[in-house]
This record gives sequence, C-alpha cells and structure tokens, in this order.
Amino acid sequence: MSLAQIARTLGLSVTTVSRALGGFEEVALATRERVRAEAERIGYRANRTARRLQSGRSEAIGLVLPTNPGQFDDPFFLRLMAGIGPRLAQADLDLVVTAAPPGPEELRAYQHLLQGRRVDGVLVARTRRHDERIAFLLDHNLPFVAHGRTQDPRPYAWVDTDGAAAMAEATQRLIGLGHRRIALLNAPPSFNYAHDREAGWRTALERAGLPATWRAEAAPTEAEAEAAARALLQRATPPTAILCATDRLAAGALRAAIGLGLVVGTDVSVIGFDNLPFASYIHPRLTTIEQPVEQAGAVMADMLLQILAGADPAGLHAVLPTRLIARASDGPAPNQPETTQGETHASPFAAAP
Amino acid sequence: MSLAQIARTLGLSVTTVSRALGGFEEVALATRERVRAEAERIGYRANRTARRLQSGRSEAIGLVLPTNPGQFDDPFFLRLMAGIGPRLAQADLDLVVTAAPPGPEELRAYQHLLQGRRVDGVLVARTRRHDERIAFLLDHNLPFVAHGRTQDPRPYAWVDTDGAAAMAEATQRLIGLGHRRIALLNAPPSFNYAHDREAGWRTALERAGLPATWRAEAAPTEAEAEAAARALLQRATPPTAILCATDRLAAGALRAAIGLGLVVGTDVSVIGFDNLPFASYIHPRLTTIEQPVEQAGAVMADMLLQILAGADPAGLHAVLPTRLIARASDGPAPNQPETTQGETHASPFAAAP
DNA sequence: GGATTCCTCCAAAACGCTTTGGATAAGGAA
DNA sequence: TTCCTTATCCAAAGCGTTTTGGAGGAATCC
Repeated sequence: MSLAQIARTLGLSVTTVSRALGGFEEVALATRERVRAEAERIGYRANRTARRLQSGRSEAIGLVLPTNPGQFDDPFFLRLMAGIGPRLAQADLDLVVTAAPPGPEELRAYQHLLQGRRVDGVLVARTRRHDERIAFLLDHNLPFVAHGRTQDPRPYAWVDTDGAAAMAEATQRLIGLGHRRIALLNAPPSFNYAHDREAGWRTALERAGLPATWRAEAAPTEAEAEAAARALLQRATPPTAILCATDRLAAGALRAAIGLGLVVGTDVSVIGFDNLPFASYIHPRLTTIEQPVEQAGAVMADMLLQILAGADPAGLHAVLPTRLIARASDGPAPNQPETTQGETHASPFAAAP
Repeated sequence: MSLAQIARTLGLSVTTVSRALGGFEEVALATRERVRAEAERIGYRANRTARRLQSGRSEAIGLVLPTNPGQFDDPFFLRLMAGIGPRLAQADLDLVVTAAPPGPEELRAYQHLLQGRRVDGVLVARTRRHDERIAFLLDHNLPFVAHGRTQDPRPYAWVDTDGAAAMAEATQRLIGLGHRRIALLNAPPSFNYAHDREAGWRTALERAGLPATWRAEAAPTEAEAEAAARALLQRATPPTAILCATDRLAAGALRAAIGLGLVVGTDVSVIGFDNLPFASYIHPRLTTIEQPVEQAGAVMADMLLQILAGADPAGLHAVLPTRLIARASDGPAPNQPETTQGETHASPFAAAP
C-alpha cells in the first residue's frame, strides 16, 4: 500500500508512479492509465504524513474552541464547524480542534498549534475589540481568517455579520410599529460587535428623527441585563421598546419587564440578537435576528484556502446579511401620552419555527 | 529549528541530540543537560510530521460530528469536546474533527479517516442500537471508544450514562410525590438509550407494585411527542405524570398538556432527560436529568489513550451517574378518585440555575 | 550522418525524525 | 601487556512522498 509497492508490481520506478498519479504530462498516457488502474485496484491512498513531511505543510487547519462553562447553550461553534467541515474536506485538509478556556490558556493553545507546525492556518471566532490572538497571529505570520473585525490596524482576512444593518432593520421595524422611545441594551464595548450594533440603532433613529436617549450597557448575562433593563424601564419616561444586542441580554430584559408587571409584546417590545435556541422556547417567544453562521464558516474556510494558495489576506473581507425572525416579543407601541400615535395596522408577525 | 541545527551548534550528532531530548540513559548526563538547555534556548519543538512518519502513528484521534440540521441547540458535542480536549492535549495528540450528516456520508467520513491513516483511533458518540459505524471500526481494527452501548456482540470499549438508574430515580421521585399512574414517553427502540431508560422506569414501577400501563413512543421531535402525549392524556384514565426519555419529548408533552388546558406541575407532572439548555427557559421550567457529558468525554479520551498504549478494549467500560435537576414541571399528584392519595408534603423543589 | 529535440522514464536527494548497529576511548581485570 | 566492560557517542538506514537532475532512445532537422 505504498508507491513502492505499485512500482514493484508494475516494473516502474517510484518516481514514475508518483508522477503518474499526480497526472503529470511527462508520463506516457498509457503508463498513467496503467498506474491509475493498479492504484485503484489495491485501493492506494497516499500516506499523508509522508506527503506532509515532503511538502512542509501540515495539511490541517486549527480551530480553538472556547470552553466557557455555562456557555454551552450556544450552538455557534457547532454551526461554524458544520460550515467549515465540508469545504476543508473538499480541499483534503484536516480540521484540528483544540479546547481552551478564554484567557491566557487560550493564547497558549494558539502558540501550541503554531509551534509544532501542526496547522497551516487557523480560524479565529468570537474576536474581541482588542484581540491578542489576532496580534499574535499577525506577529507570527500564521495565515488565518477571523470571524469579526477588531481594532488591530494591520490588514487581515475577516468575515463578519452586518450587525449595523440588522440593528437598523430591527429599529426600523419598531418605528413602523409606532414606537418612538426605543432603547438599546448593549454589551460592553470590549466586544467589537457592540459598536457595530449600536451604530445601526443610532443610524435608524437618526433617519427617523428620533432621540437616542434610552441606552444601557450590561455584561451579556441575564442577571446583569435584568438589572440594566429594569433601570431603563423605571425611568420617568420609560422606553416602549428595548432592542438588545444579544439574546442573553434580551432574556434579562424580558425578566425585568415581567418583574415590573409589564406584558411583553404589548406594554413593551423586546428584540434580541443571535437567535439562540432558547429564543423560541422562552415566554414570550423572542423576536430576534439570526446570523448565517454556517455560511460564515464556509466563507472563512474558503478564504483560508485562498490565503494558503497565495492570496493576499488584506483584500479578503466579507460582510454577511442577517435575517430577522419575527416572533411574539414585540408588537405595536402602547398608546401613551408621550408617544406619537402609531398607525394601528394589523400585526404582521409570522410565526417562526 | 531542527535536531540538525542543535547538533551543529553543539558539535554533536543528530542521534545524540535526539536521544538526549528523549532522556535516554546512554547519553551522558552533562550532555543531556547541555542539549536541553540549547533546545530550550532556541525554543525547539520536534517536527510532528517527521516523528509521525518515523513512528508510523498519526498522533491524532478523530471525531465525526453529525451535522444534523435543526439539531444545533444540542450542546452535547461541544461539551464532549470540552471534556476530550484537555486529556488529548496532555498526551500531545491532536483532535481531528470531521462533520458529516448522519447516513451513508457519515460512514464514509470514518472510512476517510481510516484510509488516509489520518488518525490512530476515533471516538464515536450517539451510538445507535444497530450501529454500522461500530461494525465498521471493529471490522477494520481501528481503535475506538464509543459513547453508548450497542447490540454488536463483539467486545469494545464504551462509556455510557446510567439511564436506567436515572429513570428509576425519577420514577421514584414521582411515586414519592404521590403519583400512581406514571407514563413513559419513550424514543423509538432504534436508539439504544431508549431500552436502558425504559428499563429503569419499569424497575421502579415494579418495585412499587405499580402497573406499566401508560406508555407511548415518538420520534424525539416536539411535534411527534406532542401527538403521542396528547393521546396518553386523552385516555379514559389518563396518567398523572409523564416521564420522558428526552427533553425534546418533554417539550412536546408540555405542549400537549397545555393544549389540553392542564396546568403542568399541578394537574400533570412532566420530567425530561438531558437537561438541554432550553429546559431552564421553557415554561414551566423543566425538571430533568443531567448527564455528565464533559466527564464522559474525558473518560473516553483516557480509555482511548489506554487502548493506544496496548490495553485490551474488551475490559474498558464505564457507567456514569446522572443528576436529577428539580425545577417546576413536576409536583404532587392531583387528588383524583383513581389515585391513592399522596402525602401532601411541602414541595421539595430547589430552583436550579 | 551528426546534432538536436522530444518523449519517457529513473536514480537519488530531501523532508526531520527515531532506531539500529557499531565505533572509540577509558577503566578494570587478568 | 592484553582482553573485556562500560560509558559515550555517531553514521547510516528507514519512514513514503515529491522533486531535481539527468539518461537513453527515437524522432526530427540540417
């Protein structure tokens, strides 16, 4: 089951067999066919390790999974891998997965991948605004593609979700439902998506001549979000809708609203972002924005393949569109003295699976 | 950054450097130290590919992810990888992940791993009662550890959850709450866990002298489960509790009960299995059973390491205990003529995160 | 007819490591 | 002194592949 074996059986040299299987023109067509037939017959598959040693490439790319305890209800990485897998398989590359908790160990995982020359490149997900992983990879010249932009001024390949457009769309939807006091419950600015998403909210408000008065920040956990949302809702003139940068924030907002005796979808509207699985189970079912994660994985893999083939990472960028999933957590603005009366058109909500 | 470079710098042979780093006694202690210091200085890491070629082992193990569309809210594999990762990293093995939808492509993924000698062994999760993957791996002599037992009579290494004990415990709990008509909503028998879990239910009923009269089967989707649960609840004498082999089945049962105007936790109790993330978001919050998935991953990795070190797979088995997470979907049995009056003690439920 | 060009094939090197089978020198026993 | 151990080191083989640099013969050109 080696080149040498085929060479022996056919009375050829290893060189010729190698070239024949490689499809080189310098091997006579008849010989090429003969070799191919024999290889087929014995089910020959090139030893990857030998080829790797010879070529100097590891024919594998790396992905570091954050093993954040309690974050397991987030199918992001599973979906990402589902998108990445087929593309890499097509290019006959392995996907090497490492697990590390965020923090110093995470960076060490990247060093580990680099040092042993275990991978030809890596995919980085969940980038932060200031991301030492990106800096490390750039410093060490390891090909990579990131999911999410960061503040590093050096050019690199990235794929990102159009969070601004998504939030603008959601804001627009709320405006269309008659809302005039639309709050943003954002994640801390260390998450770079926070900026993006806030920008969309601001743009839509501005376009409609509405003030960006109601705004709060919370770590994306339910407890913190609940507190922040309660503060918003207890203002003298509270918002009639809360746009959340994350489903987890939205879960907290729902809890805050319900805790204050408000009916979500009627008294106050809440929209999330991410379409985490619980969004369709929570009560009321959460209207939210879905990201094309599988597609992002596929695009990232394709970009990395291009880079490995010699492309310049600087030009490789993609902004992917989102999809708003209308459920039951938002509705027409309530009639309140401070509010411009919204048109009371029929609720356009479609039930989503 | 190779052995040769160190050898050159130190005026030694490649052989000696290799053995020095390998810690062989036949290299003088002083030399060993000298080599180690130099290796440390230049940050030497052995080229894995070269070592692999020489040793004939790929120093990697494989995991095939089922990319079941719509199943992404299941953190099982993420948790499994979180458990596997550190153990493999410690043994300096790579984890190669492939994604494939269940079915013929899945088996081809395993063939692919085997053919290219890409991995020294594999981990198989979510085994089925008759599992062609297990058969394939046994046939081809590829070391592996499975999560879940199957019907294949040949011995192999496995880790499994003690589903019988878990279900017996849950049944016992319901009996303690005064329930006498306890239904089982099971998954189809093609899933081997179904048998295990049903056995626990039967055992506990038998022990209490209760009949196993109420039983239904449904594919583990909400829609099918809802229909099956509704049929159960519409019997002339309906059950007062439904034990579900899966959280997804439980979600359907909840929906059926609510659809029939029943108050879950009062009129009818529902208990699930798996503790999927949505279980704590659904209304009412689902009492369910949690499996130690990370631990299973760690144990599986350890077993595979043992097998690769020469251990006999036949003796490697582990049954892991579960944990019942009490939430709000179960409660004391309702007072009904057919029911033996349960003791009306205070609800012992602790809120779980 | 000699030189040149194709066409087809091959021997050997190289990738970086581990392992096999000595080689050399020092020390001790006879 | 001679022989045998022991301690320490090394040259070379081998893992299976790709690639380099030809070699040999037939066909072509002048």
